Amino acid sequence: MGRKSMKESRQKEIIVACYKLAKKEGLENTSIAKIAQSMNINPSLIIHYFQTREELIYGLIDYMLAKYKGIFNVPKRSNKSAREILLEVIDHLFSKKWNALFDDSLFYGCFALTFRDHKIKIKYKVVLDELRKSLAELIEASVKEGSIQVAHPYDVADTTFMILDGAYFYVNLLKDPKQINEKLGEFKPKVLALLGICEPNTN
Amino acid sequence: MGRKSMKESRQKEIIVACYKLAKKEGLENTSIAKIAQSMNINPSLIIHYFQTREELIYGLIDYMLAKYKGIFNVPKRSNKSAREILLEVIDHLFSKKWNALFDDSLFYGCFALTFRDHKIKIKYKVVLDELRKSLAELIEASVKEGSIQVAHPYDVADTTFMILDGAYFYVNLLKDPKQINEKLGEFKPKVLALLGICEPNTN
DNA sequence: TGTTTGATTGAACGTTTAGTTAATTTATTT
DNA sequence: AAATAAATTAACTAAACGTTCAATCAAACA
Repeated sequence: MGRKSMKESRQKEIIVACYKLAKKEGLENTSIAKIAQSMNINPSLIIHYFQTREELIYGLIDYMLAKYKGIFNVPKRSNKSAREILLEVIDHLFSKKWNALFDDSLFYGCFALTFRDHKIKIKYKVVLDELRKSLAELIEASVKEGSIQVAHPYDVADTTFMILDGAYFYVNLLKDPKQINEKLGEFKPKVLALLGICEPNTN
Repeated sequence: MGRKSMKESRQKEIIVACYKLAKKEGLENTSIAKIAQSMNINPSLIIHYFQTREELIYGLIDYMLAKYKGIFNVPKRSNKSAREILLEVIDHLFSKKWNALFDDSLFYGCFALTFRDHKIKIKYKVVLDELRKSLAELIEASVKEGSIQVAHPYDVADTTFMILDGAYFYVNLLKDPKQINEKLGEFKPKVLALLGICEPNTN
């Protein structure tokens, strides 16, 4: 008896509002009061669903990292070869397409928290490792298929993400989207070389 | 006439105190009042030397980035060959030795600000480019010396820092110093390979 | 010595912060 | 219709925030 709980859905709504605000104004300028204002609800309601601000931030990070994992998801058609899928994924990783979907500012803002919050550090570590593993599995599938030859798939996946993370780190400091794409384009061939592929079609 | 200005030296003292505090507590928890408290001075004095908190942060970033540039400075003896110096620098870059000197937490914390503050973005960009240029010049010197063969020194320097930045990004999520050194050790040979060097002495 | 100028302080400003508590509204069940 | 439990709000607190202002103190020079 009594009223039905809206906890999960309401928490999600609050996190989404928090995400939007933090993306625009920065994490340090995103207060409970401001989130409440943007939703036209009472600040106390946010405290009601997340007991503390800290808990809300954890929720925000989970939400953000889930989005981040999405950089790996490319529409897969079952009739495609493993190699085709692999190349599509790499193409996707080195494009700024998913930039609209995902916000780097928040990603780095929360990353800074990993140094003082062990829970957050683990969250990041888990996601980064998952991504490496996913890519490694994609490489393995291509190897089994016989379409590429790679001795240590996980190593290649690891190196790929090192280059990728390093490249995006730098590229975020460029203002011109054209420059960004150029720079990213420079590094894609280096990753393909790791896979023993010498440029497919550069267009 | 009148009293001598202590502006420069006092500003420096305040920035150093700010740096220490931000390193320990995080940038978002570093207030003017707390800095003043740590120095046993009045908060107003900090405002006196930096008109606003924003100005203080700019000072902090300049100071921090100057330290960051220090990762490149390895004691150079004039009797060493260009190749020897180059290898020492790379060794230094891939060691965590300079971690005591420099704090990553603050580096990433301030990096997050680049997304909303163009001045800060430029500060970072300039330093990253300077480091790439310095490494490129070191490579060029070795090429001229005839001790290594590299077609495009700047490209190699650029790629080196991509790998380095990507590696440190990941490595910061590891807790065990041993693991950190292992991981970094994995990537040093890859950079040396770019220089056409196949492991000098791994010990 | 008196004047000038910067160093430094202390008190107060209004605003914002995260969080508490108590009351009220709303939906659901018996 | 009464009971119940969760949703939501209103009012509030205490602390912290960056900043302002006026006053005082200390050094340098005329």
